[in-house]
Amino acid sequence: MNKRNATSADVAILAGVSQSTVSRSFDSNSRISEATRQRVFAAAEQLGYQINKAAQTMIKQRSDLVGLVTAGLEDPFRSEFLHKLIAEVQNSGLRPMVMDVSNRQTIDEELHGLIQYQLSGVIITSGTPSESIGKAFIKYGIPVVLINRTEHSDEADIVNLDNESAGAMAAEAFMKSGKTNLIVVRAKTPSFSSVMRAKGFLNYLASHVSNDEIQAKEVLCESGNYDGGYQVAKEILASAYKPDGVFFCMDHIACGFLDAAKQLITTKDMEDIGVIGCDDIALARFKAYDLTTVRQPSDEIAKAALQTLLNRLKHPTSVPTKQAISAELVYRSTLAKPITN
Amino acid sequence: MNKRNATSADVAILAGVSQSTVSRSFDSNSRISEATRQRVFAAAEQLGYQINKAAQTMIKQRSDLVGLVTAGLEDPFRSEFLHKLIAEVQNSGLRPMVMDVSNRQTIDEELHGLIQYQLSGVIITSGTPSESIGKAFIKYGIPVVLINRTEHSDEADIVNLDNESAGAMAAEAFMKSGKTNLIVVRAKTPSFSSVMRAKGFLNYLASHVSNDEIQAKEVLCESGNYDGGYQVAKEILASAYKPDGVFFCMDHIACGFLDAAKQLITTKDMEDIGVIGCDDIALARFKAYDLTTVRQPSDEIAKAALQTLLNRLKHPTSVPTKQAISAELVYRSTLAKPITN
DNA sequence: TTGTAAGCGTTATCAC
DNA sequence: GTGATAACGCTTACAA
Repeated sequence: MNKRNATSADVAILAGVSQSTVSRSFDSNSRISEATRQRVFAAAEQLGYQINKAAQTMIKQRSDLVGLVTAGLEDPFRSEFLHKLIAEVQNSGLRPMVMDVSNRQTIDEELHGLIQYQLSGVIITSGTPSESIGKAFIKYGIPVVLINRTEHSDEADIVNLDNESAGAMAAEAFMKSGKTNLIVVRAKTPSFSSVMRAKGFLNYLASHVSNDEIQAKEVLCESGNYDGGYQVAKEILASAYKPDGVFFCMDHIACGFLDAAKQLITTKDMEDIGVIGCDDIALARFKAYDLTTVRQPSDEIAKAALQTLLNRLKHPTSVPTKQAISAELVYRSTLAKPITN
Repeated sequence: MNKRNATSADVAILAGVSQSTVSRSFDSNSRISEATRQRVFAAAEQLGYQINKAAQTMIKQRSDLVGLVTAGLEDPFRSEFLHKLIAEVQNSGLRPMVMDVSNRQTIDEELHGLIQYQLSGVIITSGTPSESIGKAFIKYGIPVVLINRTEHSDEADIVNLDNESAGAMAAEAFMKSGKTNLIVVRAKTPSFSSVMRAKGFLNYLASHVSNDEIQAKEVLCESGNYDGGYQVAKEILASAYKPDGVFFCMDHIACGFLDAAKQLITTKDMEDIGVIGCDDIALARFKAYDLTTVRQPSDEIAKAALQTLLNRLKHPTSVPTKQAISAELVYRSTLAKPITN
């Protein structure tokens, strides 16, 4: 193969210009005569020249690399969301560097590994364990965007789903459908998103509960996934408290519940129980579930996160922002849209 | 924040040694007195020093960055596989840089974007569009590992699932269960894996077919996903050819089929039809499907891919390798394990 | 508009 | 075992 990749110096010689002229030719902001630029491009093309990002990073003090810190990719929402983030990073002309911190043992080591690459920024998504993981980056002057996390950082930008409203939307939908015995299910291990969703759900209902208009209670399942929902179904359906509306803080849990319910009770009985999920993962749209859910607009959130990061790169010293993206109720067959006039 | 991150020169001053000694202290191969090394480490710790990878890359001519080129992350197998690859890359002390080339428009641009980062290697997974995408990297002296792709490259290492055997396993399982009217389903748009699986399936059956012992035919569905399976169910179940065994080249398609079947025919009738998927995605283990499938050992494949890459980095000029990883039949409820003696 | 030259922070090659 | 010193390939004043 090649002995050595072409450098700007090689291009300069071939084009008959100085090395710095080559460099300028690839910088759209530099004013350079169109003639020489074309000559440089031709030479570059001929040699297969590509800018060496390592050298560029050294001098510019930024790599255009964005760290995407995540965990628990077996969770379909997180996985789907990561893909959206990756796409957005690419669209912004940056490069994604994924770091999965599921393995708590090696977090520190991995973290420093990331810092060494002179990241332009880091996006930390929900599910990532340590609360203070962002601090480490900020300490090294790397901008941080937190997504759906509990921290009240005054140094990092924050993008959240409006989780409380999401929960309230589910509650409102049940009320509109005339449901009276409600349950909200979340995983035993608290996560920021789930806790806030459950809180929003119960808060919305609080006044109706004190009226004795309806009943509402919270149920915790073992794990925040399909199996958790599958297991909790027995508890919910066998108990004396007969729910007619169940809100799951994650779609995935709802799907497990629905599958278990099919075996535990008749289709007829199931029809009377409204089910709402949250997130709107791909699975929720499957015919097997066709789950009514509170959609988390992950495209929007990913876009917002990147826009936030780009703004910060432009204005490094501006005041950190905090935004909440609205959820949206999507009616499917597990809770029919009530007829309105 | 910090004005500037600490450099090895800063550490050198604080530790009272030369800059090169600092550098050596962080290289486990350099022989250095334990005393000075500890002194350097202490100083480094105090200053929060981290090696600057950009500078290191310049001199070492390698970045420890591995490009993961993929496409179609909405396909659950690809998505799950990418996560495994990411984990393996991290385990190897390297950093993953994901490139999603789903958007055909920008492939070339993106590709060059990757090359600029002086990647240590690139892993190209199935589903990636252009056949010659690996060539570009090889041209720049970047080692390439191809996974489950059709190319017969003599410059890149190749790791494949033994797709033909996978298909044969499904066929064998149907034969053992006494099934006689078989179908293999794959997506209309040919992909290397699917075509080979279907081929392996039909080849295994060929002799039995010419005996008139059994019948076997291939059916194409519109798309290689859940919806494709959902749609093709009508065609399969309504036709005069009554299958008692259907092999789907991807689990995802099988799941769509199963959901549609529940609405089209009785549970009783469905019991007579054996269904086998391929890949063993997370969904296949869901109670709703509990799909018998030919497992693609994605952990093993990811491990093999990385081991291959590491070997190549050690021995850049060795002859390219080609390995096939074996599949494994996993019995679940859509085709019961036949009783053997 | 273009060329010259000074870094950016490492590692590698020599001496000592 | 340790310290000078020369690269690595780029961007960016400063000069012309």
